[in-house]
Amino acid sequence: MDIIKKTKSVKKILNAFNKTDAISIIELVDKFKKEMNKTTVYRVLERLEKSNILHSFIDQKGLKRYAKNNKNTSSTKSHPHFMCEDCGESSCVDIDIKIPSTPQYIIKNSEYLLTGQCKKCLV
Amino acid sequence: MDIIKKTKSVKKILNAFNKTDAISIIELVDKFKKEMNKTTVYRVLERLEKSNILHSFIDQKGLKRYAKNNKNTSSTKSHPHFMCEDCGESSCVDIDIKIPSTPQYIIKNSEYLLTGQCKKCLV
DNA sequence: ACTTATAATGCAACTCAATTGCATTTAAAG
DNA sequence: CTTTAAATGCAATTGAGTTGCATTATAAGT
Repeated sequence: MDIIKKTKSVKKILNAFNKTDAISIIELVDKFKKEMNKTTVYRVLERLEKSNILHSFIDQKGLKRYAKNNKNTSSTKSHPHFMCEDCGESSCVDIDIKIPSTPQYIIKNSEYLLTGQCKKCLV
Repeated sequence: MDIIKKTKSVKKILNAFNKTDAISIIELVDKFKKEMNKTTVYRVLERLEKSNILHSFIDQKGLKRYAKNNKNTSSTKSHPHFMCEDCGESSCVDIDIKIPSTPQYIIKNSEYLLTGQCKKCLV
């Protein structure tokens, strides 16, 4: 048995990540409000994260967002997330960040959030 | 007239930042629950941020935290925030972060969250 | 293909941080 | 003092996220 059942909900939600990079849960709940319960959206995303298919982070507004993991190892590595202040679209930034080292702390995880304007909104 | 009135609430809340670095709103609401309304806490913090005395960020749990600005200019600059997974205490990390530049985005703001263990919790 | 165990879903109720409206109080300018 | 705009308290509300439980659907084994 697989770690995750390929239900209709799973397929639909996974499919949404083909168009957009990082999506907030609320966007997904709204997008699929006629097709599935919001609890299902939350739980499918949880499972997809546990299965290492998606990763999540909290954006500057405190909303949880998910994005696909790349197949190569670098996906697990620390990379920044960008959100456009104008159109609201967010995405993973393909840069490896070297976690700063300090004598004061042992750093285990990091989350780097960037905001500004994306190309599309700079006309 | 000053940009902010020095009320009892303002003084008490500001005083809390002498002991701890970065404090979540809920901690402050709880700390002052017998002395002021939670709405007051929220609004005092808002004013202190607008007055450039405090700055805020959203931590990994999605909770809003505030910390004092330093008097020198570097305070406004981008610096990481650290939170200890064990004791929950969080603080500003005194490192200047050079914001990564990409051709894809114009980056205007950044927020870098680090988690791990602090010295006190590493016995 | 059929049965069965268990994973997944729907629904309603709930938690908890944060916000809002409005009446009342208080700080500080004149 | 007096005045007035800023600040506060209180109650109700919003909105994201969670939980319990009954029902349904997936996929493994026969």
